[in-house]
Amino acid sequence: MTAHEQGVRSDSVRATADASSEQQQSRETVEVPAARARAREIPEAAVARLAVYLRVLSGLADQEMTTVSSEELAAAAGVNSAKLRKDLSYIGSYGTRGVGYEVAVLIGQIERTLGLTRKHSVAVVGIGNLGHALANYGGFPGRGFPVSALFDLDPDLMGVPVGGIPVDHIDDIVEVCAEREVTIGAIATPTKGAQDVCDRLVEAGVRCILNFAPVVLQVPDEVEVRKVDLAVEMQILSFHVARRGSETTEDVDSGGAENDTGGDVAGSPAASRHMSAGAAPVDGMVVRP
Amino acid sequence: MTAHEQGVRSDSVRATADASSEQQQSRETVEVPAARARAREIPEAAVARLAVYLRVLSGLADQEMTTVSSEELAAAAGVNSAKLRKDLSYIGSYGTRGVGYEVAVLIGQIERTLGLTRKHSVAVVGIGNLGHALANYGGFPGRGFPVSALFDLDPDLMGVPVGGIPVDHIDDIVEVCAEREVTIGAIATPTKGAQDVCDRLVEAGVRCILNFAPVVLQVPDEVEVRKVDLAVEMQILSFHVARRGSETTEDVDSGGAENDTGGDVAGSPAASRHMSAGAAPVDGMVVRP
DNA sequence: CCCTGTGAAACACTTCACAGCC
DNA sequence: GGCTGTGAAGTGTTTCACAGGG
Repeated sequence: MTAHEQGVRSDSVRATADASSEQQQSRETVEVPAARARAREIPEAAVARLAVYLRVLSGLADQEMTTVSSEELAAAAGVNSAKLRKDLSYIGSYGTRGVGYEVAVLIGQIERTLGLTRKHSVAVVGIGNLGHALANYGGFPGRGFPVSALFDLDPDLMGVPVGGIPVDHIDDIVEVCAEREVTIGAIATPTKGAQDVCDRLVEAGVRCILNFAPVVLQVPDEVEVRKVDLAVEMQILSFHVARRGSETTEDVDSGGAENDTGGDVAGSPAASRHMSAGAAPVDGMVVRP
Repeated sequence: MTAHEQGVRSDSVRATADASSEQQQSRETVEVPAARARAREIPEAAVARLAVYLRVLSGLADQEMTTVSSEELAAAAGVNSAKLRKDLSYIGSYGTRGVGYEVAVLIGQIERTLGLTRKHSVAVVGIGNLGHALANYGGFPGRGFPVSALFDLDPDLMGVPVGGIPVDHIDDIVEVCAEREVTIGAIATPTKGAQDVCDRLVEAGVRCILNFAPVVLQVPDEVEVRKVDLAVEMQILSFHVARRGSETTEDVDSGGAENDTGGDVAGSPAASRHMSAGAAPVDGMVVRP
């Protein structure tokens, strides 16, 4: 799922929004030689699971377990064993037939594959509730991702240490990030400031962005963006609930007009306090016309 | 990859019976046209994107835009137009050839499909930094997902209003959730308490869970779990950085993997790949209760 | 023409099932 | 016998490209 896909034009700067420059290739099959050439590629889906296996393995290591079978590891990770073996096969053959895998070896190999042998300094932009949570996340469950810079707009926060690191002003993103060699930027600002922050991070040389703001960021091709969108997650859950209710064919029209829409007035007015850059809000979503 | 396979194994038995990879479809009516036959099935991947389209559409509506073409909407959502049209076709034909889609109509149809015409009360468990962020999300994404219950273990928090709602004790999850008709539970507790909290939510009748704790929850088949794991997201980013840096991996022999990661398929110029099967998963984060 | 809707082809990911080694 | 590693089959998703309505 999720979903990610940020297509974009690489115009150095944002926006343009449309610029629909789709180029259609015309007739004749175009052919994509690429297909097979993809030799040693690890499927994107497998990469995501490797990270999960790593965490499970760390837990096993803590329990002094030294070896584990694909069946056990798979159960703990919530996937089926064939898939797990296939995933592990992408990084090499480190198991022993008839026995299983050595926990320590597997941990080392997965870390190497994921590039965790290297340190990745993280910068968090937008120190609201979510930003605080990120900053305090501290080292992280698998060490390797120290948060080394925090940014916000609120003058009252400047210099204030959060999770041990003083907050800097957003205007200093470029220099501070360059100086501290930040490689990953986490955007936890409100929607409106996200693209601007993103542009600055890119300008500072950050090529990996974790975006919590509910907006599709426009970035150059060399920048990798992963989005974490709570509203989307909830809506997906909503879809499944709805579907479950009427498993019987014939959906259309789930029931008269059950609308309650109007209600909700209460919403939560108080909500937006002055947290300069609050957590990533999610908007969008309206209720029937 | 949604979290479908979380938890419980259920196969383990099977094998011979139908395993006969043979074509069992023989003519005869009924049976196994499964894949195809399943009428109104909307691909999981498409559901995740519909939520994104919905948000973009809301933004267009706010700008008083009344119609939009697949090209425009696709660009704004970061996907290619063919995919967008295909996605929309799963929910019906609401466009006008030669013109485009009417924003208001599309919004209504997507909301209906995602089951947003119904209200989903959310319960947040674990009121640490993340829990606060979730509670303050305000009415949440716009409206539609009101947070109606908060839980924690800390005695000092009992009764304290966060985002307008008083915190209750975790021991009261079952009764409070049942009473307030909670349909979605968000677990923002530390790892160790997550499974227990999950069990209580399930006991309370909650069938949709959004899990922020870095642990694989075990749940009955009828419960849908989506995981948001920050560590996993960061590790995926790390993988891409590593890969980018040295196109030449030295691991187990590398062949000439050739090619940059970016390039990607011909066809559309912009648009990066990415998207594993699941939607955007995300990760964990622990906050203390 | 412009733009949607969609079958069909291409590609990606998952599952099966079994050969091979301990 | 138990378990890994992997070709091959199966299933899901994306892209192509074009029919057809306005």
